[in-house]
Amino acid sequence: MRWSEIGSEDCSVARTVSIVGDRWTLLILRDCFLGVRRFEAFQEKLGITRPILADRLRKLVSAGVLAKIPYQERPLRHEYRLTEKGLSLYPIIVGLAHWGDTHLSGEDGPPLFRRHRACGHLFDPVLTCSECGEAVGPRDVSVEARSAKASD
Amino acid sequence: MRWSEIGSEDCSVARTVSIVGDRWTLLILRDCFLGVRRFEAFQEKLGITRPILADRLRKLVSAGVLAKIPYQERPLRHEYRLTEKGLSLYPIIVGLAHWGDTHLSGEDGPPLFRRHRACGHLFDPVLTCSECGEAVGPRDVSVEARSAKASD
DNA sequence: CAGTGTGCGTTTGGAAAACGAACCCGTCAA
DNA sequence: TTGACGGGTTCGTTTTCCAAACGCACACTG
Repeated sequence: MRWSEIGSEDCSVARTVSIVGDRWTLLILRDCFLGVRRFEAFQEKLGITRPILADRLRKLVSAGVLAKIPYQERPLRHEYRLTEKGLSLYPIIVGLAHWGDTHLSGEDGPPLFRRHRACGHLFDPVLTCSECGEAVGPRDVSVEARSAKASD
Repeated sequence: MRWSEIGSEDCSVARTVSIVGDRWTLLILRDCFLGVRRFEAFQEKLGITRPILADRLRKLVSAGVLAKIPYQERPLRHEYRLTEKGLSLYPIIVGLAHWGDTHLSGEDGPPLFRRHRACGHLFDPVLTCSECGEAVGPRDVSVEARSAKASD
Protein backbone atom coordinates (compact mmCIF):
# COMPACT_ATOMS: atom_id res chain seq x y z
CA MET A 1 0.00 0.00 0.00
CA ARG A 2 1.28 3.39 -0.98
CA TRP A 3 1.20 6.35 1.34
CA SER A 4 -1.12 8.20 -1.00
CA GLU A 5 -3.60 5.33 -0.85
CA ILE A 6 -3.82 5.10 2.91
CA GLY A 7 -6.39 7.85 3.07
CA SER A 8 -8.85 5.80 1.05
CA GLU A 9 -8.74 2.77 3.33
CA ASP A 10 -11.96 1.97 5.09
CA CYS A 11 -10.41 2.66 8.49
CA SER A 12 -10.66 5.80 10.52
CA VAL A 13 -7.20 5.42 11.98
CA ALA A 14 -5.70 5.07 8.52
CA ARG A 15 -7.57 8.07 7.22
CA THR A 16 -6.54 10.18 10.16
CA VAL A 17 -2.96 9.02 9.87
CA SER A 18 -2.97 10.02 6.22
CA ILE A 19 -3.52 13.60 7.37
CA VAL A 20 -1.64 13.94 10.64
CA GLY A 21 0.48 10.80 10.79
CA ASP A 22 3.66 12.50 9.95
CA ARG A 23 6.54 13.41 12.20
CA TRP A 24 6.52 17.05 11.35
CA THR A 25 2.78 17.44 11.13
CA LEU A 26 2.33 16.24 14.69
CA LEU A 27 4.98 18.64 15.94
CA ILE A 28 3.42 21.48 13.98
CA LEU A 29 0.11 20.72 15.64
CA ARG A 30 1.75 20.62 19.05
CA ASP A 31 2.99 24.14 18.45
CA CYS A 32 -0.39 25.25 17.15
CA PHE A 33 -1.90 24.23 20.47
CA LEU A 34 0.83 26.20 22.21
CA GLY A 35 -0.19 29.29 20.28
CA VAL A 36 2.24 29.40 17.38
CA ARG A 37 0.69 30.83 14.24
CA ARG A 38 3.31 32.18 11.85
CA PHE A 39 5.53 30.55 9.33
CA GLU A 40 8.70 32.01 10.77
CA ALA A 41 7.73 31.02 14.29
CA PHE A 42 7.10 27.42 13.31
CA GLN A 43 10.31 27.32 11.43
CA GLU A 44 12.35 28.60 14.32
CA LYS A 45 10.66 26.61 17.07
CA LEU A 46 10.69 23.34 15.17
CA GLY A 47 13.97 23.51 13.34
CA ILE A 48 12.07 22.23 10.32
CA THR A 49 13.25 23.13 6.85
CA ARG A 50 11.24 25.70 4.95
CA PRO A 51 10.16 23.49 2.08
CA ILE A 52 8.81 20.81 4.40
CA LEU A 53 7.06 23.35 6.58
CA ALA A 54 5.42 24.97 3.57
CA ASP A 55 4.31 21.58 2.32
CA ARG A 56 2.85 20.46 5.65
CA LEU A 57 1.03 23.72 6.26
CA ARG A 58 -0.44 23.53 2.78
CA LYS A 59 -1.68 20.02 3.43
CA LEU A 60 -3.15 20.91 6.80
CA VAL A 61 -4.96 23.85 5.27
CA SER A 62 -6.35 21.77 2.45
CA ALA A 63 -7.47 19.17 4.99
CA GLY A 64 -9.35 21.86 6.91
CA VAL A 65 -7.27 21.46 10.05
CA LEU A 66 -5.68 24.87 9.78
CA ALA A 67 -7.04 28.04 8.25
CA LYS A 68 -4.82 30.57 6.51
CA ILE A 69 -6.02 33.93 7.71
CA PRO A 70 -4.64 37.34 6.74
CA TYR A 71 -3.43 39.37 9.67
CA GLN A 72 -2.28 42.33 7.60
CA GLU A 73 -2.30 43.65 4.08
CA ARG A 74 0.45 45.52 2.31
CA PRO A 75 2.30 43.33 2.32
CA LEU A 76 -0.24 40.59 2.56
CA ARG A 77 0.65 38.23 5.39
CA HIS A 78 -1.15 35.19 6.69
CA GLU A 79 -1.19 33.23 9.87
CA TYR A 80 -2.20 29.65 10.41
CA ARG A 81 -4.91 28.95 12.95
CA LEU A 82 -6.55 25.79 14.12
CA THR A 83 -10.08 25.40 12.87
CA GLU A 84 -12.70 23.66 14.99
CA LYS A 85 -11.77 20.52 13.13
CA GLY A 86 -8.17 21.13 14.10
CA LEU A 87 -9.03 21.91 17.70
CA SER A 88 -10.73 18.55 17.94
CA LEU A 89 -7.33 16.92 17.44
CA TYR A 90 -6.52 17.99 20.97
CA PRO A 91 -7.04 14.58 22.60
CA ILE A 92 -4.47 13.10 20.24
CA ILE A 93 -1.82 15.69 21.00
CA VAL A 94 -2.49 15.52 24.72
CA GLY A 95 -2.35 11.76 24.48
CA LEU A 96 1.09 11.94 22.90
CA ALA A 97 2.24 14.40 25.52
CA HIS A 98 0.93 12.37 28.41
CA TRP A 99 2.47 9.14 27.17
CA GLY A 100 5.80 10.90 26.86
CA ASP A 101 5.37 12.40 30.31
CA THR A 102 4.70 8.97 31.75
CA HIS A 103 7.21 6.83 29.92
CA LEU A 104 9.93 9.02 28.51
CA SER A 105 10.64 11.70 31.10
CA GLY A 106 14.06 12.05 32.63
CA GLU A 107 14.71 12.47 36.32
CA ASP A 108 13.38 15.99 36.28
CA GLY A 109 9.93 14.79 35.36
CA PRO A 110 7.89 16.12 32.46
CA PRO A 111 8.88 19.45 30.90
CA LEU A 112 5.35 20.84 30.96
CA PHE A 113 2.34 20.59 33.21
CA ARG A 114 -1.27 21.10 32.25
CA ARG A 115 -3.65 22.87 34.55
CA HIS A 116 -7.42 22.54 34.26
CA ARG A 117 -8.68 26.10 34.46
CA ALA A 118 -12.13 25.09 35.64
CA CYS A 119 -11.02 23.18 38.71
CA GLY A 120 -7.62 24.74 39.15
CA HIS A 121 -5.62 21.53 39.46
CA LEU A 122 -2.70 20.10 37.58
CA PHE A 123 -4.19 17.03 35.97
CA ASP A 124 -3.64 14.00 33.83
CA PRO A 125 -5.88 13.38 30.84
CA VAL A 126 -8.17 10.40 31.31
CA LEU A 127 -10.05 8.63 28.56
CA THR A 128 -13.64 8.02 29.58
CA CYS A 129 -16.85 6.60 28.21
CA SER A 130 -19.30 9.16 26.87
CA GLU A 131 -22.21 7.07 28.14
CA CYS A 132 -21.29 6.16 31.70
CA GLY A 133 -18.36 8.47 32.42
CA GLU A 134 -16.07 5.72 33.65
CA ALA A 135 -12.41 5.52 32.63
CA VAL A 136 -11.82 3.26 29.63
CA GLY A 137 -8.79 1.15 28.80
CA PRO A 138 -7.99 -1.19 25.93
CA ARG A 139 -9.40 -4.24 27.67
CA ASP A 140 -12.72 -2.57 28.44
CA VAL A 141 -13.71 -2.14 24.83
CA SER A 142 -15.05 -4.48 22.19
CA VAL A 143 -15.12 -3.49 18.55
CA GLU A 144 -17.99 -4.06 16.17
CA ALA A 145 -18.09 -3.64 12.43
CA ARG A 146 -20.49 -1.18 10.85
CA SER A 147 -22.42 -4.04 9.32
CA ALA A 148 -23.04 -5.52 12.77
CA LYS A 149 -24.17 -2.30 14.35
CA ALA A 150 -26.83 -2.81 16.93
CA SER A 151 -28.48 -0.03 18.88
CA ASP A 152 -26.42 1.77 21.48
CA MET B 1 16.60 19.19 13.32
CA ARG B 2 17.13 15.65 12.19
CA TRP B 3 14.66 12.89 12.80
CA SER B 4 17.15 11.08 14.99
CA GLU B 5 17.49 14.15 17.19
CA ILE B 6 13.80 14.62 17.86
CA GLY B 7 13.83 12.05 20.62
CA SER B 8 16.23 14.11 22.67
CA GLU B 9 14.18 17.28 22.59
CA ASP B 10 12.90 18.44 25.97
CA CYS B 11 9.31 17.88 24.92
CA SER B 12 7.13 14.90 25.64
CA VAL B 13 5.27 15.17 22.36
CA ALA B 14 8.52 15.18 20.42
CA ARG B 15 9.86 12.21 22.34
CA THR B 16 6.68 10.23 21.84
CA VAL B 17 6.59 11.14 18.17
CA SER B 18 10.14 9.90 17.80
CA ILE B 19 8.86 6.45 18.76
CA VAL B 20 5.35 6.20 17.32
CA GLY B 21 5.13 9.22 15.02
CA ASP B 22 5.45 7.28 11.87
CA ARG B 23 2.81 6.36 9.36
CA TRP B 24 3.42 2.64 9.51
CA THR B 25 4.09 2.49 13.22
CA LEU B 26 0.70 3.97 14.02
CA LEU B 27 -1.03 1.52 11.72
CA ILE B 28 0.91 -1.37 13.22
CA LEU B 29 -0.27 -0.29 16.65
CA ARG B 30 -3.84 -0.03 15.43
CA ASP B 31 -3.64 -3.65 14.39
CA CYS B 32 -2.00 -4.64 17.65
CA PHE B 33 -5.03 -3.27 19.49
CA LEU B 34 -7.24 -5.28 17.14
CA GLY B 35 -5.42 -8.44 18.13
CA VAL B 36 -2.87 -8.90 15.37
CA ARG B 37 0.33 -10.49 16.61
CA ARG B 38 2.24 -12.17 13.83
CA PHE B 39 4.58 -10.89 11.19
CA GLU B 40 2.65 -12.40 8.32
CA ALA B 41 -0.63 -11.09 9.65
CA PHE B 42 0.68 -7.55 9.91
CA GLN B 43 2.17 -7.77 6.48
CA GLU B 44 -1.04 -8.93 4.91
CA LYS B 45 -3.40 -6.62 6.77
CA LEU B 46 -1.27 -3.55 6.27
CA GLY B 47 0.12 -4.07 2.83
CA ILE B 48 3.44 -2.91 4.22
CA THR B 49 6.67 -4.15 2.72
CA ARG B 50 8.56 -6.74 4.69
CA PRO B 51 11.74 -4.77 5.31
CA ILE B 52 9.80 -1.82 6.70
CA LEU B 53 7.65 -4.04 8.86
CA ALA B 54 10.70 -5.79 10.28
CA ASP B 55 12.33 -2.45 10.97
CA ARG B 56 9.29 -0.98 12.74
CA LEU B 57 8.68 -4.06 14.83
CA ARG B 58 12.33 -4.07 15.85
CA LYS B 59 12.09 -0.44 16.90
CA LEU B 60 8.87 -0.95 18.82
CA VAL B 61 10.40 -3.89 20.65
CA SER B 62 13.51 -1.95 21.54
CA ALA B 63 11.32 0.90 22.76
CA GLY B 64 9.49 -1.49 25.06
CA VAL B 65 6.14 -0.99 23.33
CA LEU B 66 5.97 -4.52 21.97
CA ALA B 67 7.44 -7.72 23.35
CA LYS B 68 8.67 -10.51 21.10
CA ILE B 69 7.39 -13.70 22.66
CA PRO B 70 7.94 -17.25 21.42
CA TYR B 71 4.73 -19.11 20.73
CA GLN B 72 6.41 -22.33 19.55
CA GLU B 73 9.82 -23.93 19.24
CA ARG B 74 11.08 -26.15 16.42
CA PRO B 75 10.98 -24.05 14.44
CA LEU B 76 11.26 -21.15 16.79
CA ARG B 77 8.54 -18.59 16.08
CA HIS B 78 7.70 -15.36 17.81
CA GLU B 79 4.72 -13.12 18.09
CA TYR B 80 4.57 -9.45 18.93
CA ARG B 81 2.45 -8.38 21.86
CA LEU B 82 1.74 -5.04 23.42
CA THR B 83 3.45 -4.52 26.75
CA GLU B 84 1.82 -2.46 29.48
CA LYS B 85 3.74 0.49 28.09
CA GLY B 86 2.28 -0.29 24.70
CA LEU B 87 -1.22 -0.73 26.04
CA SER B 88 -1.02 2.73 27.51
CA LEU B 89 -0.85 4.11 23.96
CA TYR B 90 -4.52 3.25 23.70
CA PRO B 91 -5.83 6.80 24.15
CA ILE B 92 -3.74 7.94 21.20
CA ILE B 93 -4.99 5.24 18.85
CA VAL B 94 -8.57 5.72 19.98
CA GLY B 95 -8.12 9.45 19.52
CA LEU B 96 -7.00 8.94 15.95
CA ALA B 97 -9.91 6.60 15.32
CA HIS B 98 -12.46 8.92 16.83
CA TRP B 99 -11.23 11.93 14.92
CA GLY B 100 -11.46 9.95 11.71
CA ASP B 101 -14.92 8.72 12.66
CA THR B 102 -16.04 12.27 13.25
CA HIS B 103 -14.40 14.12 10.39
CA LEU B 104 -13.50 11.67 7.68
CA SER B 105 -16.32 9.16 7.48
CA GLY B 106 -18.31 8.72 4.33
CA GLU B 107 -22.06 8.52 4.16
CA ASP B 108 -22.08 5.10 5.71
CA GLY B 109 -20.64 6.44 8.94
CA PRO B 110 -17.61 5.05 10.69
CA PRO B 111 -16.41 1.55 9.76
CA LEU B 112 -16.09 0.40 13.37
CA PHE B 113 -17.92 1.00 16.61
CA ARG B 114 -16.56 0.65 20.10
CA ARG B 115 -18.65 -0.80 22.88
CA HIS B 116 -17.85 -0.25 26.54
CA ARG B 117 -18.14 -3.69 28.06
CA ALA B 118 -18.78 -2.39 31.55
CA CYS B 119 -21.84 -0.32 30.69
CA GLY B 120 -22.83 -2.07 27.50
CA HIS B 121 -23.17 1.03 25.32
CA LEU B 122 -21.60 2.12 22.11
CA PHE B 123 -19.60 5.16 23.17
CA ASP B 124 -17.35 7.99 22.14
CA PRO B 125 -14.07 8.51 23.93
CA VAL B 126 -14.04 11.66 26.03
CA LEU B 127 -10.97 13.35 27.42
CA THR B 128 -11.48 14.25 31.07
CA CYS B 129 -9.62 15.78 33.97
CA SER B 130 -8.15 13.29 36.42
CA GLU B 131 -8.91 15.65 39.30
CA CYS B 132 -12.48 16.75 38.74
CA GLY B 133 -13.72 14.33 36.13
CA GLU B 134 -15.05 17.01 33.79
CA ALA B 135 -14.51 16.88 30.05
CA VAL B 136 -11.47 18.88 28.93
CA GLY B 137 -10.91 20.73 25.67
CA PRO B 138 -8.02 22.81 24.36
CA ARG B 139 -9.38 26.06 25.74
CA ASP B 140 -9.80 24.64 29.24
CA VAL B 141 -6.13 24.05 29.80
CA SER B 142 -3.19 26.25 30.64
CA VAL B 143 0.34 25.02 30.33
CA GLU B 144 3.11 25.60 32.84
CA ALA B 145 6.80 24.91 32.53
CA ARG B 146 8.51 22.52 34.89
CA SER B 147 10.45 25.37 36.41
CA ALA B 148 7.21 27.12 37.31
CA LYS B 149 5.59 24.12 38.88
CA ALA B 150 3.40 24.99 41.80
CA SER B 151 1.48 22.47 43.85
CA ASP B 152 -1.44 20.70 42.24
C1' DC C 1 15.85 56.18 -4.47
C1' DA C 2 19.55 52.69 -3.40
C1' DG C 3 20.23 49.67 0.31
C1' DT C 4 18.73 46.75 3.99
C1' DG C 5 15.25 44.07 6.58
C1' DT C 6 11.11 41.10 7.04
C1' DG C 7 7.84 37.46 6.07
C1' DC C 8 6.98 33.71 3.26
C1' DG C 9 7.87 30.94 0.51
C1' DT C 10 10.37 28.08 -4.11
C1' DT C 11 14.42 25.96 -6.46
C1' DT C 12 18.21 22.91 -6.48
C1' DG C 13 21.35 19.16 -5.92
C1' DG C 14 22.85 15.45 -2.67
C1' DA C 15 21.45 12.10 1.34
C1' DA C 16 18.19 9.12 3.41
C1' DA C 17 14.20 6.27 3.36
C1' DA C 18 10.67 3.50 1.10
C1' DC C 19 9.48 0.57 -2.56
C1' DG C 20 8.86 -4.23 -5.09
C1' DA C 21 10.94 -8.34 -6.01
C1' DA C 22 13.73 -11.87 -5.03
C1' DC C 23 16.33 -14.64 -1.92
C1' DC C 24 17.52 -17.29 2.53
C1' DC C 25 16.86 -20.24 6.62
C1' DG C 26 14.98 -23.90 9.77
C1' DT C 27 11.45 -27.16 10.14
C1' DC C 28 8.03 -30.39 8.90
C1' DA C 29 5.03 -33.14 5.72
C1' DA C 30 4.18 -35.70 1.27
C1' DT D 1 13.56 -33.98 -2.45
C1' DT D 2 10.22 -31.15 -3.32
C1' DG D 3 7.19 -28.10 -1.47
C1' DA D 4 5.05 -25.24 2.07
C1' DC D 5 5.19 -22.19 6.11
C1' DG D 6 6.74 -18.44 9.05
C1' DG D 7 9.86 -14.91 9.44
C1' DG D 8 12.76 -12.48 8.00
C1' DT D 9 17.26 -10.15 4.76
C1' DT D 10 19.40 -8.40 0.34
C1' DC D 11 19.25 -5.72 -3.70
C1' DG D 12 18.65 -2.07 -7.01
C1' DT D 13 15.33 1.60 -8.08
C1' DT D 14 12.09 5.30 -7.12
C1' DT D 15 10.41 8.84 -3.56
C1' DT D 16 10.99 11.73 -0.13
C1' DC D 17 13.83 14.69 2.81
C1' DC D 18 17.35 17.80 3.77
C1' DA D 19 20.37 22.14 3.81
C1' DA D 20 21.51 25.98 1.53
C1' DA D 21 20.61 29.31 -1.57
C1' DC D 22 17.51 32.19 -4.12
C1' DG D 23 13.10 35.04 -5.18
C1' DC D 24 9.67 38.40 -4.27
C1' DA D 25 6.71 41.96 -2.46
C1' DC D 26 6.75 45.49 0.40
C1' DA D 27 8.51 48.72 4.30
C1' DC D 28 11.83 51.43 6.45
C1' DT D 29 16.19 54.24 6.51
C1' DG D 30 19.64 57.40 4.96
